[in-house]
Amino acid sequence: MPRRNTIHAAFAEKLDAILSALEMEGNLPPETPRAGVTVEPPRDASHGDLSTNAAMVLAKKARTNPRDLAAKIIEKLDRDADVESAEIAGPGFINLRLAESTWREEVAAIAALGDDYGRSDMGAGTRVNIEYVSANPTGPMHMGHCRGAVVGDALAALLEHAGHEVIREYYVNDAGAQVDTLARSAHLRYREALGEDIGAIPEGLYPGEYLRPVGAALAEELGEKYVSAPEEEWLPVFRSQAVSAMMDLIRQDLALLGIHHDVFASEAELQNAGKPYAAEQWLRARDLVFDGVLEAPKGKTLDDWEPVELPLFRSTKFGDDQDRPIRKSDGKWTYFGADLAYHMQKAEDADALIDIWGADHSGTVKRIKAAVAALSEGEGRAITFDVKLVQMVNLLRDGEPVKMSKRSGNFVTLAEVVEEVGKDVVRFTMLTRKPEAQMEFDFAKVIEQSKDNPVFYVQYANARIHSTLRRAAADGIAPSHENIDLLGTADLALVKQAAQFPRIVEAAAQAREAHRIAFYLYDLAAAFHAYWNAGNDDAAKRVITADRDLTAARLFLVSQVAQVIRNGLAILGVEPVEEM
RNA sequence: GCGCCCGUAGCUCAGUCGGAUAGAGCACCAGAUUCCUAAUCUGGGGGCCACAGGUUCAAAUCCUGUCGGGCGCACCA
Repeated sequence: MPRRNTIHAAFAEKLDAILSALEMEGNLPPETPRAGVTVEPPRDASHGDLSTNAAMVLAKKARTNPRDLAAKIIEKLDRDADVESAEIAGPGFINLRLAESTWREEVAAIAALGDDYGRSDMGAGTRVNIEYVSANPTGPMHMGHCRGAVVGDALAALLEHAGHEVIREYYVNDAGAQVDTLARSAHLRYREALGEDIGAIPEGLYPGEYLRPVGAALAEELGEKYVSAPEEEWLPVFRSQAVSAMMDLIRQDLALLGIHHDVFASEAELQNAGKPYAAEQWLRARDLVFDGVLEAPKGKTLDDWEPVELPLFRSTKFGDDQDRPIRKSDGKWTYFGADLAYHMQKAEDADALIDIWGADHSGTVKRIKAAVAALSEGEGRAITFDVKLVQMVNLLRDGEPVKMSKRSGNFVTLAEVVEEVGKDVVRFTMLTRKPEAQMEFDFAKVIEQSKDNPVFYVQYANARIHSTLRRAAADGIAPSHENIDLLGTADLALVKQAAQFPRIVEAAAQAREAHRIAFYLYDLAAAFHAYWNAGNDDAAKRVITADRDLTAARLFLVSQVAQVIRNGLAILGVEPVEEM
């Protein structure tokens, strides 16, 4: 697969070579550390195409002042054919303007790379396991799960584009008390399906209608065998059937969003395979698990609290506030005990782990990070581990909060929302805010067809380009790179925006923030709309002009802009629209 | 009481491993349509980057503290 360095990366290399040359010449001490030296586009475009802070960062080490050092660097940069001008600015920045030919070549590069433009080999050789969604298998997905699902899925795609090998994983919590509750709820629906009047669903069981078909299927398969049998006889059967049915529901819901996991890891299987026990032994051997008694929780009073000796993981050794029990007094594994083993299992097959969690789990981040740190230390192998907390989404309809009550089973399901506004709108909207900030999701606003709505703004840019291509094709004009030299300053300004894409992908992957792609696409769309609009005042600035050669070159240019939009949307999992 | 996240224009939010005069949209004001999609665009006003210290060539960004909002603090999941 073709990979190409960004223009910025290419210049970072050139600068590096220049600094080495300066060391050879004695203008810099040998092997001067270059941490902190950056080559970036300046915020203010009037400062040029690229800017470096090298002179300011290194001046002290060179025993000179930034401006003198900058002059020496500029002297060498000026010899580069790709550099049109290099000048000192402000406290010692070096601002570069690149030759127009460099930007013309970039348009051709986008065309040559096509769907691969923006891909990078940055993460080559790194296997990343990203666990997201992991909703409990007790019902269909609701909007509370949606943001984490989209954020995780987009991050997975982003990391792939940046060259990582990615495992998309879902942890199925099929071993706790709530799947027993699910089984009991299913049993009730099973009796109902066999004609029994079950009345109101008792408190503590799941009241949702979605369990009716599960009960009906169980009735059909099992007959009346378990109607009055003791619970211990039917519970395992109903549990496994109900969980399986719920996971089918969840997979359907995820498919509506275009999400498909590689691995569904079962907590029950993990426990049956003895993984938590093995983890406990491993930790005990390192004195990281001991039998101890926890203090009573502070800040709130618990009537039924009493001290008990439990096997505790020394998470305080790795920054947690208190040690955490891995087993309960009844001998069963705590959620954490199993989760700890689960992370060890994931780490067997990956260099880096990422968990996407809801913000309501923020309290458990430290202990699981402690567990992975212990594993990393014990194995003498660096395991990168990130927990991304996704904040709540407040649903609004015309500005009014949508009421939800989980207890009554009256929640807004993901399927309903996707049906109402569409997959692409849901996905893009979820990525128009950084995940750790709360967001509002207003049904009216997200489908609004105006520039307030980033989804449409970006889609519209792409549709406009395709509309233009169609129209030109009808006149017998096709995009062509033949006359790319005809592209002028205004055309190349658009190229510069499009050429940021590979760099944005790398930076977003490094920061593990997929939302940057969404914001970038908005900026690119804005640049395109502005470019387009210039044609309203001046016919010579239109894409389709009287000059067929120029038209072909501009069609080539805008079709590459469309290519970049398409590539960016692909990371977000949004389908590009060619006609609106 | 403790932990985590957040605090940037009237509103909703960006802000690149610390960089130049802090940006965008909405709203507000003034304009643009013989037009390739006006589902749009151009220009303008609007800021103590919550507050107070600190770190350094340079702080919205890093550190400490205070205030405000959210989430969480069981052997639950």
